Amino acid sequence: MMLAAERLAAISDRLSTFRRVQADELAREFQVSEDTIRRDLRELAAQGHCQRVYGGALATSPAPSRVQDRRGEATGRKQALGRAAAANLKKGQFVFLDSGSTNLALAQHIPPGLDLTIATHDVSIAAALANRDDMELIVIGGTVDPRTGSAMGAQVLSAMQRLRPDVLVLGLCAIDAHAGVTSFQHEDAILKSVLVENAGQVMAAALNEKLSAAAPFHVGPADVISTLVTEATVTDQQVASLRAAGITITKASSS
Amino acid sequence: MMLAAERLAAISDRLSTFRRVQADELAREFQVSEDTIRRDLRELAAQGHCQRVYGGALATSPAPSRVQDRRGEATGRKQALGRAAAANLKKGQFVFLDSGSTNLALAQHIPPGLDLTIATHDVSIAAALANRDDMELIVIGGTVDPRTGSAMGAQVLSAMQRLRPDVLVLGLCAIDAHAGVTSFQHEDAILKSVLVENAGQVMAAALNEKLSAAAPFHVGPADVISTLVTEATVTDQQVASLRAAGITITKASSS
DNA sequence: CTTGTTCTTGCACGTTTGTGCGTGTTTGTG
DNA sequence: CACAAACACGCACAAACGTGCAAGAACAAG
Repeated sequence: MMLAAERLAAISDRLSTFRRVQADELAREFQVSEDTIRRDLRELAAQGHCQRVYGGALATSPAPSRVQDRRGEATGRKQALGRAAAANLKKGQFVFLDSGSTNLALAQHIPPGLDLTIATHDVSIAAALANRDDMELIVIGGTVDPRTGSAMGAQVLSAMQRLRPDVLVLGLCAIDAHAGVTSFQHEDAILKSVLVENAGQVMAAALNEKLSAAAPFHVGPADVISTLVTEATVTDQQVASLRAAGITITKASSS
Repeated sequence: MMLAAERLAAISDRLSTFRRVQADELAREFQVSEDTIRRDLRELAAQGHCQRVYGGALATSPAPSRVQDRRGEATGRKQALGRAAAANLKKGQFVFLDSGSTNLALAQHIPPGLDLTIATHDVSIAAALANRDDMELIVIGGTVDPRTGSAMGAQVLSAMQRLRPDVLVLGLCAIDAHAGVTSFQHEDAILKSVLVENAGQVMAAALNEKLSAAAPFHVGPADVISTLVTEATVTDQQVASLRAAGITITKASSS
């Protein structure tokens, strides 16, 4: 017997390769009724993964190329985290998405119709959102660092200084109540600190292993983050120490 | 079986390349009655994508379909074209990749170790090259147009004016020996003409249906293109007329 | 183990949508 | 005007759809 979540993932997979699915075909293939398939498609459409049409559904996101590479690592966990973090975005906001695969997951889970303005210097995130016509997308140009897949350099810094987003979604390398927010790259740390300065509210999402961890380059104290989304499996101890530092913690649902 | 929404997208696709469709042809091609086709055309006309005329429909001026829709059609042909075009790049060159799905295919076929510097304003192309460490990638930032999936606007134009690439790979909407190079969007045409001015050599790759075709907005005379890569199945007549205009034609291998 | 809750699934029902066909009208052409 | 092609409109039918409901599985608490 196949789990419902597996079936959902399988349909999503077919969508990203074939760009279209048909309800009756899927029903035959997975040995369930068409009603169940339609429910699945409704679910996927609500998440923005596809567009429902009479007889089936069509894929919406046109750039699954790069994503598949990273699927090996902790995709399931990052998807859950991204979905939970995306739920915090509110209609009409100006949001800056910092680089990182967790933020890519977030971008893929932004529900339709929120009418956001999104800025980013991560090219994969930009590609994932490029065809959404329910938002305005601003990409920060510059020389792309192959390690992070995002534009970096003086040009980027200068462009960032001109932006004052309502919400900054920071890509976290490591966070610790005492060491604060830290990064593995010097320039990345500089960019992040500039972003933090200009942003209204700072949100971040972090896998368990990034909590109570530290990297060589300092971005700022832990409380630059106003809202932190963690996995459902985070320990009470970690939550407590970060709460004590003044951060609001939201757990992702355990699904 | 083809979904109704797919058929609608396919018709929209044909409209944006051929600028005209004929009801009876479409009925035969999609194996439906002419009534159904007429209903589809009525639908597209209501959305402003085309103008109905006796016998079929004509495309309305600035109505290029979104890249997302375009992807399905001619991928195999575009891959072959992209591979052939990529073979023309030489070690150490500074290359500008204009937007478009054909250029995306080219980007995916750039052989390793060429040590190129690549600039682009297309986010999908940027994403495809973001993790290559055998080249320098410069992305032009700005507001992303969901129809083309690339950054556009004054910021982009200004950044482009500062670049003087050795090779410009132009994304072609339509080229004709007499009408020259034309585009479906006004701003796109302006950007292209600026790119052409600053580039050393201009290369382009085009599917058969883009040859001897014209769009509303003028980019420049046909001979701004120095090298044109065509499909293996191109007619001798088309080759001759473009050669006469002073363009070097290279056919992709028929594989 | 039993009970209660929640979630998933399939089925029945009425509704909506897409399609083809027949009829009558309009359009283009000689 | 005559005539054929293209068209609009209404009708009928099947397929796809949404919704409410009940049966069953999974799970937590007692």
